[in-house]
Amino acid sequence: MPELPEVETVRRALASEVCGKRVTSVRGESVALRRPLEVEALAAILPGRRFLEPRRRGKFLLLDTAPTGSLLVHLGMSGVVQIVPAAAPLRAHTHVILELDDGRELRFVDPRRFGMAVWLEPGDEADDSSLGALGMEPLDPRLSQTLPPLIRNRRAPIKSLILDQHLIAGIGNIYAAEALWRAGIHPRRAGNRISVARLATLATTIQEVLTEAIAEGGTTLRDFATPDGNSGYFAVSLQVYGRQGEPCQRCGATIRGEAIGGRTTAWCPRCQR
DNA sequence: CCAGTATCCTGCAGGC
DNA sequence: TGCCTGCAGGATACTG
Repeated sequence: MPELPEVETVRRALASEVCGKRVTSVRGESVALRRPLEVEALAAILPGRRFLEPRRRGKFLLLDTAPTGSLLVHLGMSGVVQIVPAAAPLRAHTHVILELDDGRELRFVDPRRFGMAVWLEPGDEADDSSLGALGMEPLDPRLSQTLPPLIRNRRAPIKSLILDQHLIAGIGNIYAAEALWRAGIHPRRAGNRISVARLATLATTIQEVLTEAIAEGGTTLRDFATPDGNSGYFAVSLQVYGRQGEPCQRCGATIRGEAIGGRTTAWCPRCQR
């Protein structure tokens, strides 16, 4: 479900809703998520801690607390963080519930269980296997300089390369397709067959599409919602993602769709080369 | 090291 | 209507 703009939308909502709140208790059921969810361990650590301003790294959320430590959250494909009154009905696949001192609860819901919620001690963050391997933040102003050399010596399709979180952290299937359409680059084009100038253009379109999507609160296709239950509105701005068979908004050609690297990909066969 | 594929899991849309 | 198949916003283990 969530890519950088959706995760950033969640981060901002949590910044205003749970910043300063204290955890009073933890309940749930340990299940096999991407990393095992250990409710008992969280119940031993979190009560009494206060949430600080949350951070985002790529598609990861870091819910920092005082005393120092962080709950590392990834939403996977179907993860949702809810902030709801304690009396709110329980959604299916709610795995862990943090009761807060304002009468509300922070709930982690994840039907497909590709997400995670694990505790990080202050020292754990630097050498965490996921966080440590992440590439640059795509909104970094130096992206147009740093991206080309990472791509120019690779033969894989550019679409697969910009989805690789070790190179750039935060782009997913929707925004990869959108950024490539804006840049006029064919998603199957090999990285080493794209000029530095065109890669700099791609860096710019990546930043534009992510920034616009954040401003719209992300993209809601099926079930993405902010912690207070709202939808994102960027779906109406999508130019190619999910538009296979429809006309390109730029040139009128029919948008194509095929799997690249196992992920469905849409592009315009006329204006993407 | 790199590129490509399989896999984890549930829900839901579409075809028959 | 019900059953079956395939696909879904992701990350990673594995294969050649």
